[in-house]
Amino acid sequence: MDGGVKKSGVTSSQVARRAGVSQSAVSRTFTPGASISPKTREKVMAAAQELGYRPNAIARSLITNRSRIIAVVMAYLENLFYPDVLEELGRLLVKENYRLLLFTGHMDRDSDPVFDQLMQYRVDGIILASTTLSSHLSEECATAGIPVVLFNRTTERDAVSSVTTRNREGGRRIAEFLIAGGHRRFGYISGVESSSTNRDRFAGYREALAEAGHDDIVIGVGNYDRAEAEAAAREMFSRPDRPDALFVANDHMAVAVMDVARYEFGLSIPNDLSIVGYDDVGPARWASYGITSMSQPMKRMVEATVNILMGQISSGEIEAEHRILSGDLIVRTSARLPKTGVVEIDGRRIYKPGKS
Amino acid sequence: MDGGVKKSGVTSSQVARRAGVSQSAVSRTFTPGASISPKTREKVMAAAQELGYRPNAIARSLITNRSRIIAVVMAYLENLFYPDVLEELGRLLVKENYRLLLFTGHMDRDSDPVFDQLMQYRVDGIILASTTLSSHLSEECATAGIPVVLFNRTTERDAVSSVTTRNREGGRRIAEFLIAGGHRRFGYISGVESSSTNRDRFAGYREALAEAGHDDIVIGVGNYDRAEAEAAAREMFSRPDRPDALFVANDHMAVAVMDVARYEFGLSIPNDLSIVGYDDVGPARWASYGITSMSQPMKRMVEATVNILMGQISSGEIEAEHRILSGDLIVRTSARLPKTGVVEIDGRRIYKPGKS
DNA sequence: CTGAAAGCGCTTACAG
DNA sequence: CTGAAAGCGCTTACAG
Repeated sequence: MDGGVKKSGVTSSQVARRAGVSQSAVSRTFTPGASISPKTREKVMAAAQELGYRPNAIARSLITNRSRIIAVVMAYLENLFYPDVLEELGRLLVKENYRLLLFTGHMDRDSDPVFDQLMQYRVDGIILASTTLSSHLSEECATAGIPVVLFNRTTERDAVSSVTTRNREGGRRIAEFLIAGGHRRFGYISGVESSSTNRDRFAGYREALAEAGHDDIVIGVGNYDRAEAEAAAREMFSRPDRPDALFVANDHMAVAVMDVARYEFGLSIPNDLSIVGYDDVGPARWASYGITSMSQPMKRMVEATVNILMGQISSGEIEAEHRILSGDLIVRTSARLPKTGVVEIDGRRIYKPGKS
Repeated sequence: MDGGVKKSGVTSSQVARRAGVSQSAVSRTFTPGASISPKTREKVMAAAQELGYRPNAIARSLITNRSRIIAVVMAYLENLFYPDVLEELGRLLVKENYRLLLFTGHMDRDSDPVFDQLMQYRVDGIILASTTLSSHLSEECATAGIPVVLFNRTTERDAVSSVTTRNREGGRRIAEFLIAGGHRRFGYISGVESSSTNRDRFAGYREALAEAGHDDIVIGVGNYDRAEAEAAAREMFSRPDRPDALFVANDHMAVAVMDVARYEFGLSIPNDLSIVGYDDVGPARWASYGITSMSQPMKRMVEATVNILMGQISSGEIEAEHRILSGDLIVRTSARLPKTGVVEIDGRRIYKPGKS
């Protein structure tokens, strides 16, 4: 099926011949830190320029056993949080002289074809965003000496490195905020129920509500998906005991839920219903939404991810590392305000209970 | 700086020894269509399984002169149109057994470092979305036998393949729609002024307006950027001759412009101002916006792109090909309706002048 | 600093 | 169908 002929490009031997030096000299010229005299280098560079030579990264990888490629697996890109992450990852990886091989879709089952491809390309590291690895696959990576970092997700056994934020505290903070705002009936629209982010956010929310004597939470399942969140919202808003305070597990869904509330049920936000989201992603900030949201410090999360990877690649030590960052509850207009605790810092309004 | 040791993985020779066959036999087992007896294959497969062998794609590339990697360059991902494209590209490329190497950022200048990397990895094809290549660089690709496809953009000289939609007709259609809607003062917020999409959309819009006797168009520059579009909108809405019909060059900006109109200027849409966008991307469909927009058939565009690439890779013929698709003017609530011409097809409302 | 040589892990004529 | 051998384009001891 591949009948075509790709011209095979200029090689180091051709450059060597042209420059009147050995092939090794050409190689050294393009290897930072290699021992080469200025004069030889100059001859080589001239010949390379004339011929349009570029070292073949594939051949280099074969020798060095380093591809300088990082695989990034993202389950989906509809949620703008992830494109933002991807762009930042690209920026940082390029700075470290690494390339980014992108896979979309999940990696849940064992012996996934996507996983096979990662291994075949001998990637130097793997970043998994919004998805996790089976314990079997992560073991295989460890055996192969390939560092893996989970982004915005963890596994129970802590066996694989991860970068997350304090989701449980975030859930608590949201509950405290809504309680302080004088709400009485609390609702939750969940993400993917088995995900660590969802479990932690909900656990914190429920705990703090329970401590304040609120044991009944109206729950809908959104699976981090717009359509499912909308369906869950419709059902929830049709109930006689419709909540007046609703925590939606991320902004991607919160935006959709807000539209359902306003345009399908005619609810006034935040008068009839307060909505709080998570991530502080683009649309949450748009004037039409103004969603009060727990932020995740995306740039610092990406930085930590690249950091862990680079550290493990250069040290060869693959020990699970867990970086846990903190966000803030960014206060906008989608939820009723408590009397105290909202402060302004650097032009952003933030909820810090105990302060006023 | 790379002190680490990556275990070098199981090789075909190791599998061969274990299976009691030659290394060639192992290779043939993993080469579809190669001549190998079922018995040998079975022995090899068993040994491979035990050892956890996976063919080294890097080594294979070196021989076959095919990396099975396609480079995708996307200038930015903030506009959800592009993440959508990326996800669809990933789906299609994986189906063709290709990998996707992602680069974000522009490729405008000659001898770009990003371009160097593409060449060093000997990618089999390049897709450029929302950015173009200098003529010098595209020549170099042609020389190297690497097919390039511009996605949603063209160059003047037609020298490099492209997939676009009829942007000029789209601009015309929008003008016709707004004229038929009885508007009197027309505005335009542009994309990147040098881009072919922007030029074509505006050219069609202006032509059709001129034909109807409307020669004055109030123009703002948005550069396909939210913040710039907002600034342009503010200036435009402050003018005494504020338009009552506004074409914003894509939905990504239209959403922002709409928020400025409603929340900063208290304009009622579409009563005070009609807004039409382009792309028919996610947020345009959200209830808070409901933007009337020229659609671009994203999936078919991606399909055409992959198609061109696969054709050129397998034939070895790199002749510029241009696929031009059509979209529809999807009618929602952000613009006043004409008396006739809006029809409903498959549950979507579309403007087809001449029909009712 | 430099060159000759070995070798990375494969594919692919070639001969049997 | 099978194996021995050459070779893809590099890096990297090794010896000078």
